Amino acid sequence: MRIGELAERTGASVRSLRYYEEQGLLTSERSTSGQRHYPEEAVDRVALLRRLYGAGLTSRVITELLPCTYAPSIESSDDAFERMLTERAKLNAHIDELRTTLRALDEVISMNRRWRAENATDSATAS
Amino acid sequence: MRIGELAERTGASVRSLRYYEEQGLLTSERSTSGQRHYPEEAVDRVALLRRLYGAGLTSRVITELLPCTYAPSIESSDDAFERMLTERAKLNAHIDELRTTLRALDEVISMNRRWRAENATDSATAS
DNA sequence: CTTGCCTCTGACGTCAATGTGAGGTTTTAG
DNA sequence: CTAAAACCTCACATTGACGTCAGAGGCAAG
Repeated sequence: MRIGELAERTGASVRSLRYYEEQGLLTSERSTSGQRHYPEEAVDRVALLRRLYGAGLTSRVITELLPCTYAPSIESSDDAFERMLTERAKLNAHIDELRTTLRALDEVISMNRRWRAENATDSATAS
Repeated sequence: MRIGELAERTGASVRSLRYYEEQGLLTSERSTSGQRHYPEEAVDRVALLRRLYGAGLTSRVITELLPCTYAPSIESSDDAFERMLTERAKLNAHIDELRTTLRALDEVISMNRRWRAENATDSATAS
């Protein structure tokens, strides 16, 4: 498929797809005229990329993690494997952080809820 | 306390603290000479701000959410309350997304682990 | 062949949070 | 009193993942 279709099917913009390729995260075959063509799997690939981006991973980090899923090699594997575990741990920690934030937000919300209850005897009564 | 101490105690840079103030997220008393002075609570305040920033909320959104915790008013409250619930929901959804990403990453990791197991008969054997 | 849509490369624009530096004042330590 | 350290206000620079525009070519349909 061509880039437009891939964009439509993944929800990524055409610009983004070219950017991913530029970052070495996505490959494409080129037609003689230079147009990019992608296989079906590219859809999943892009989905994974978007997930990782969404998780706050940067292009550079993803670049260091994912090459091995395409062309595993002993050399790349050792480093990448370590990085993966590191990134997994970081992501896990981040999720915990977010849960803490969620609790903090809940607290703010319930503070506000209490305040509203106290002052809601009649909204027109407010100065 | 002055801005330097607040920075040190919160882990935020002096620049960031001034930025938070500029965004209306943090207030300070000024000495006659114009220097900022903060009360103890500012530490918690900044901690909360950093949490929300860390959760991906933007200044604008935080601005819309938090004023009511300082100076609650009927008018601000209604809107802000809605936004809070919305943001809470978004954060929750984001956490779910991240958990999915974590699973995806786990999958990549275990793929890699299997690959390593297969090809680890002897690392020197590799071409 | 031409009209219309898709694609190409390349380069500059954007946005948000923060870094950084200039140029000047204030506070603190000796 | 004086020098260092901290602070002040601009204001421009940076980074990352894109948006967007320009100028040019590719490709199916009428």
